[in-house]
Amino acid sequence: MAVQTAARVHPNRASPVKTKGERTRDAILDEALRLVSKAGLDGLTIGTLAEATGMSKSGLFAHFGSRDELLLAVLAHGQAQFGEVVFQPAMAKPRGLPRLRAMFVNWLAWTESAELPGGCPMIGGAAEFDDKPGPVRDMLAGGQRTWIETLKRAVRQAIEERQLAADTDPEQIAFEMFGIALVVHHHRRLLGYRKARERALTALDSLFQRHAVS
Amino acid sequence: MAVQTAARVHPNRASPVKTKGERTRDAILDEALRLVSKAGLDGLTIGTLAEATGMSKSGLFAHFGSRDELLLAVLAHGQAQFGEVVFQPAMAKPRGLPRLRAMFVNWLAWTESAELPGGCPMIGGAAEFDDKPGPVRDMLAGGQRTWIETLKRAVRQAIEERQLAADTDPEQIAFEMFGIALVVHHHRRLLGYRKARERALTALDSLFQRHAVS
DNA sequence: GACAAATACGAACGTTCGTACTATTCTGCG
DNA sequence: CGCAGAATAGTACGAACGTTCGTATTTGTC
Repeated sequence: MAVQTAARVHPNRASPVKTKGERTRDAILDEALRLVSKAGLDGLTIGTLAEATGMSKSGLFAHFGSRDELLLAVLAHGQAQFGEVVFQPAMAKPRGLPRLRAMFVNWLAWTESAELPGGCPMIGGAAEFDDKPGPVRDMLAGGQRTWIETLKRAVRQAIEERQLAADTDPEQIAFEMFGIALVVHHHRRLLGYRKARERALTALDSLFQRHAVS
Repeated sequence: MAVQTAARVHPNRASPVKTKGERTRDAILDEALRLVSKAGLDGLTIGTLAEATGMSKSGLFAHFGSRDELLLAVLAHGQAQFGEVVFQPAMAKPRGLPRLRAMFVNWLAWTESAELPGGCPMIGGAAEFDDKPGPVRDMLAGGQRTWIETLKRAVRQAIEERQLAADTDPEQIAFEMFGIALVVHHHRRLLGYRKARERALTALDSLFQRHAVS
């Protein structure tokens, strides 16, 4: 019943050589991510995206099969970029606090990235879809749960490295870090609050210091 | 040019006796606030609101004159309720930390209120409109700035009462409190995180304790 | 260079959006 | 009660939405 619009010849082999369709699809998703950043997931429309990419509505549409599939593809694209920009560079840092801190700093930089003029699409999408059950919400929630687990793991390693006190609760740290990231996003975008980054680093350091080994 | 659709006979006198139109207008706004909570400001549509209130689209529309005016009215309604539910009860508490803490606790209760099944409309609206300049964004930003100033004032009073250290930065405290409130909203709504309230109070207490007088 | 498949286009669909007009019903005061 | 004005309903509109379909163009392979 469902038409395999963009079926590959070798669907199980991820080839580095991209076909024409895959290349335009990537270009569409890049542009879509930018639009979602500014207008939100709900604000992403086939027509505006087609205009932004210089394609026809139907030509663009054929790449995804439905608007829902488009949204899921955009989110997957965003999460992949998040991994490359935020997670992977942090993994190059030493285990423990340096890595945890890098995760946070990269996270802030990501939300302020020039390629995302409207801020993090996942944070924006979370506010839009938190009351709309379905695959989009599930993908958002899954991504953020994964990120929280990643933060918690880094906290545990900092405890192992004796950089944080043994009785530190990793989940509490991840919770509070998430809050700081959210308020940076909120204050900077809505209020144009310039001191957000500095205040966030202050909050982070005092959070770490409070759980430092005595 | 602009039609005074819902003009009062005595526009400068706020009478406790409400005319029929004012009563239905209030009822519309109550329902609208509920819908905005779930679907967001962008998701509030004249058609669905008319259906939810049992009115015709045109009959409802006449109360506001345009959709933008409707949105502004809904936000004003929400901010007024916020003042009644969050701010005013806190003012009954003693100056300083008790009042500041009450503000926070009431704030959390507000975002979880049964009358707002989709969470705080202002937090949701902030994410939607942070990249859309205009009167709606201005009203949102104004309301949140006012709230931040209120929090800062309460912190200053706590310093005066010698409950917080003299070198405490009120803006930093308000910033971090806002972050905790945001992450509660986020984790509870998107992730169904049940421990959010408990974790938030833990974070708040440790924030206060860190700035306690030594 | 031919030929099948992949890709893109243009036009049209049914629906819903916000809004404008006109007509009808209701409310409250003299 | 009666009547002016407020309040609500009805109808219609142009635009934009997601989607479908048939056709044209482009791509990659033999």
